[in-house]
Amino acid sequence: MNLDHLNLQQKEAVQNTDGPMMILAGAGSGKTRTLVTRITYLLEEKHVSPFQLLALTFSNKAAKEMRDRISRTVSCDAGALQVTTFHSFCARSLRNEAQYLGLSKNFTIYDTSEQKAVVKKILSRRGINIKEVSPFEVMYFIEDLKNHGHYPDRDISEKDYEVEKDDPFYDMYLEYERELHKANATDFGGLITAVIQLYELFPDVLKRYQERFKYLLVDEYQDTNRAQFDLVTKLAKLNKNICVVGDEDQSIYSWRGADIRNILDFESVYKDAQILKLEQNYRSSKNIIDAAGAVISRNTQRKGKDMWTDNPEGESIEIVECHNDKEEAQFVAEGMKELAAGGESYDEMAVFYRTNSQSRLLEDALRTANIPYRVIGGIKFYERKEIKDLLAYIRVVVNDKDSLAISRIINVPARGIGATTLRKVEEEAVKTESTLWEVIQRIVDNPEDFKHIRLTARVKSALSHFTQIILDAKQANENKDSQQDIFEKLLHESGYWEMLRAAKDYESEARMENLQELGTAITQFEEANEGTDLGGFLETITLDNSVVAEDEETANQGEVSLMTIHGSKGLEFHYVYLTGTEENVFPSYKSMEDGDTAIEEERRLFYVAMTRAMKRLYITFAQGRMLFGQLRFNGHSRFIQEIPNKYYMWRKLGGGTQANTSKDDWDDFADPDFDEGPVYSISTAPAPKTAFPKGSKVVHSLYGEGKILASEGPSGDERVTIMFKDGARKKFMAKFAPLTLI
DNA sequence: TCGACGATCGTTTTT
DNA sequence: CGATCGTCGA
Repeated sequence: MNLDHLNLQQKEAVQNTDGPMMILAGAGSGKTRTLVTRITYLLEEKHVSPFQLLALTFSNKAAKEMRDRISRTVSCDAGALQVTTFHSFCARSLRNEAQYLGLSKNFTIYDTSEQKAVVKKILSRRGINIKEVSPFEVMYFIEDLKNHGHYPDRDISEKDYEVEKDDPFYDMYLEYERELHKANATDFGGLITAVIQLYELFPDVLKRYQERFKYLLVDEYQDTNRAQFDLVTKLAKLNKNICVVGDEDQSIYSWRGADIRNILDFESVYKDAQILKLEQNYRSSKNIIDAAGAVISRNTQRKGKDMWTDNPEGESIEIVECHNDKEEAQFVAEGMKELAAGGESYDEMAVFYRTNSQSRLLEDALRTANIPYRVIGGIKFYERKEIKDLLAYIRVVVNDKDSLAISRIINVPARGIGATTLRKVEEEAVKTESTLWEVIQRIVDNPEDFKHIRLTARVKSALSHFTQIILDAKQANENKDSQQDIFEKLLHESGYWEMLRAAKDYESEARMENLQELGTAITQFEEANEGTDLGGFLETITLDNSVVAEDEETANQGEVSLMTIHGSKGLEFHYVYLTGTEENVFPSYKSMEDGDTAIEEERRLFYVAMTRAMKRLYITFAQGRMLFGQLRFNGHSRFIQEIPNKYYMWRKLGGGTQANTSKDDWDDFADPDFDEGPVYSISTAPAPKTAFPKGSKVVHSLYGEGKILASEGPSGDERVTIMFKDGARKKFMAKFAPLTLI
């Protein structure tokens, strides 16, 4: 097999197929090329069966890219090859092994908003006002447990995390898990932990998987959480052929559970691991690589790589100081116009920002300048109300235990089953330990048994109508009718379509279009996946929203791309504008409150942004910016400071004149070589952590003794949430409240 | 049951 | 500033 297209390290990464290996692949180092070649090598040179290979990634985007490139490279049949995300691998395993964990294989996967609904229900059941405890706090608590691989009753004596089982939230977690189980449902995190549970409780099942997958590969390793690490470690235990690929400098999802220890500790877990570094960059100019390298070298939480390149030195980075945010947007638009006039294509240009809300002004400026653009990210198709409603209908058809879905659509469109009726039915369900669906059916079949809950004839007939809609669709689904037909049937028989049509307003029309698009997506899915049913469609749509998202292939025809830096990971552009590089914006004010670890993550984000640029990089900031309805003067980002000034040109805009094209102004207050760290520190003081840390006990002169549940905001100005002995939860501004630590 | 009004509070987002 | 959420009144 010809490996001439690879450099030395890449070849090693391909040929050392056995035993544990970690590849630290820097930005633009030909990572995917290497991985694909490695897989090809395993199949064609080592004659490993595609059936024995498992490649896991974090995102669908990466899985898809790898799959596409493998199918173009590998000559033998790669059909049995599993290149997939952690979540869909787990979902598939769980459907196959559902009986072990008391699920049935048509289980539903709850997304964030459904999780929130469950949490809200639990809170209200306990009489806790959501102003005292935000559902998100509880969700975060639950998520955190799952990110660490926790499940109820797990033996954690040998695990590297701790669980406070007397935390009031833990009890809510248990209730949450019971609630999901009753609904034959799980959530994203639960997919992973359920498989861990499966492996831990049923060693023979684990053994089956271990024996099957002789070679494991994990891409986007820096984004994996502890649970995923646990999962892979278990799978790899028998054959030890595990190859992980990642870049600790591009780890930007730690706030979502990604654990950098997975990289930093790999060697201590796998003592004989080979560590390879891919340090040659094929993407960017030397100037950009060196500048980015200087910035990231300030991080302490890293293995350390020295990226280098054979590419030409290229142009200086341009740092552009704008008067305000509007001028910044205008500068971007004008610059792009000029580039285009010079023959450059718009799809080689991108604008990055830290937060989605910053796209507004940029969009305005581009629109005014008649520059075609597309915004990546933003509002998701599948989060739209009408889509969620119809999906809820489908969910009930697939899994009638999904009471959450029933209560969502039982009165949408309004059919006279109001809140009171729903409450009565729910109470009845709790009393008889049944699901909502069972109770509703019983009411419809034997109304005389339900005299005690006093339903009017009208309500009863409405319930009967509702069950008929669902039963018809269930029947059709069992008959293997086409999914498209079932969808159409639900859409019309439920009265949903008619409701929108009757409304005759602009918004309803848009909703109707979206529903048609959903119909198209179902048809497409059906054509692409023979032999699946509606359940298959539901799973795909929850685990991979890109099914219906704009068809990205066709979309990018000479348009400028706008996205958050998070959204830019894995992409590259000739011309990059990195905007809003101001303190409090980037790094975000939130990260500035959270201390060094958070700042290091922001720095990685800055590094990711820089290394997307191939030819030219503009870094812009505004002296003044409208933020939260107020004009703020934040000063430029500390990260600008961290770029040695030989790599950039400083430009100050103002009154339309380009007053200064040299870096002289800058030199007045910046150290020329930045050898000794930042010269002036804009940072908040080295974060003396809050005087009221989570978990500490306090006395309030009015309410008595309590425990700190949360503390947010900078020290001296923090707001604390306290749970008092009598069970009350209250929030205070710490500096005003009569609090004493004990 | 819906809509009007006011209070609140502001990252990043993938699965 | 502006989106979102909850409350309250008709």
